[in-house]
Amino acid sequence: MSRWTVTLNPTAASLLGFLHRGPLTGWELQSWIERSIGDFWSLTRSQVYRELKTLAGAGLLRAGATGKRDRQPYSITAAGREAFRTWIAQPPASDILRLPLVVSVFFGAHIEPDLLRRYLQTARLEHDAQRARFLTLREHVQDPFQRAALELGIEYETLLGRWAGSLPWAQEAGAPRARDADSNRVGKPRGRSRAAKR
Amino acid sequence: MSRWTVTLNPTAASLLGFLHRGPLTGWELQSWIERSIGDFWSLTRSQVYRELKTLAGAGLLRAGATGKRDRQPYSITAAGREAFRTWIAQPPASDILRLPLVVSVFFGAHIEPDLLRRYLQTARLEHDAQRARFLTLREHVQDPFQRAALELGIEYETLLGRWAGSLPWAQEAGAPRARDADSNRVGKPRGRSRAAKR
DNA sequence: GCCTGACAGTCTACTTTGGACTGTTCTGTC
DNA sequence: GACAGAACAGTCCAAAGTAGACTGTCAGGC
Repeated sequence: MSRWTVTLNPTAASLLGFLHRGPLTGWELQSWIERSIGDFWSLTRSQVYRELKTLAGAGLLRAGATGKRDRQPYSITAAGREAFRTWIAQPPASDILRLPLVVSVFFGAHIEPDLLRRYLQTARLEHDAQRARFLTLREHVQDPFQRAALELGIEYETLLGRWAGSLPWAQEAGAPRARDADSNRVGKPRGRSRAAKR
Repeated sequence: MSRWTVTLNPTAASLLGFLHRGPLTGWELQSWIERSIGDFWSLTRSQVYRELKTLAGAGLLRAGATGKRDRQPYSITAAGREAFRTWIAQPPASDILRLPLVVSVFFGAHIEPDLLRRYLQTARLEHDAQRARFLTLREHVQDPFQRAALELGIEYETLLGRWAGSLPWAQEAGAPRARDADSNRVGKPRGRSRAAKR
């Protein structure tokens, strides 16, 4: 309750925001955020847990008693609320986007047509799926602000899905083709981080 | 020219891509990228220069003679081309988006209406401006792949601009108001990183 | 009773950001 | 032609963020 300065990073600040509605564990926070504004506010588990500890250390959160599987709920303190209000009043920082698929298209001349098509199709499916999820979610969101964010999510997914699916390189080549059996999976493609032998 | 493994990070890999069209300095790369796919592929100067050094050390780039203001051009080597081809063939990694403005809206209930309106209006102007820049750029882009990326940029800016501008909280309150004089600047608002006194 | 998968959190290496800092050259303007 | 800005070119570092491997716990199905 003294008067020192807390430097809130954006992730920490957004956690404070989510904790306004009641105590949550790191796990819950992470999955909550991922389903609501995860589209526009990516963060990782490690980051969440780290910030929770820092925030608790700074007195902006209070850690509750650990439950079943080391579940550790955190609740926001008065100081936390105030810190959040101060943070949210600042002008928003600039956007960060990293869409590797756009890089793939940009350098499309360097990719096997087959591969590019598959990546585009996968992206289309994923954006469509996410769009569907958002449409469902919309039924249950009352808060007009959250709804507005959700609307953007829906339109964003629509745009990206349409874009990926309607590019000429996304279209099936003239003749039908077999093979490709295994590699059409839709699961989140984590990849292209490493490797480049020579 | 031996056979060890190079691990390319996405930034480094995209630099290799850009260097296919000829030698460029870090500065040129940075500004080139910012103007072309910067919208979907954010990176910073420090990162660019660091990766250039690493790539040169790994033999994927060759540093040219330094020119006027320590200008140091880099050109891609055969090994670099091959590394790029290998990288670009991997399935694209997952997207990263961080749009602080969406967080502002999501937590809109916690912001002064006046502030929120100003932030939304500023965003609208910025997206419109970027859209205009892209429209101009489109005239000069021949490559169909780059054009496709650009089209997405245009539609993205259209979407975001429209969204920010048409939200109810973006509208002028009923009565006209003076004040607000200084704070309507359009320059990129870097902010809301630090501060939260108590 | 024990297997499997979802849950919960930890840890670490690496990547990326933001911005301060040092110089250099160019472009006026007087 | 001197000199003040502005744009150029690159360096550096701390802080923020990501990816994914790792440990362990509990619930339900067989």
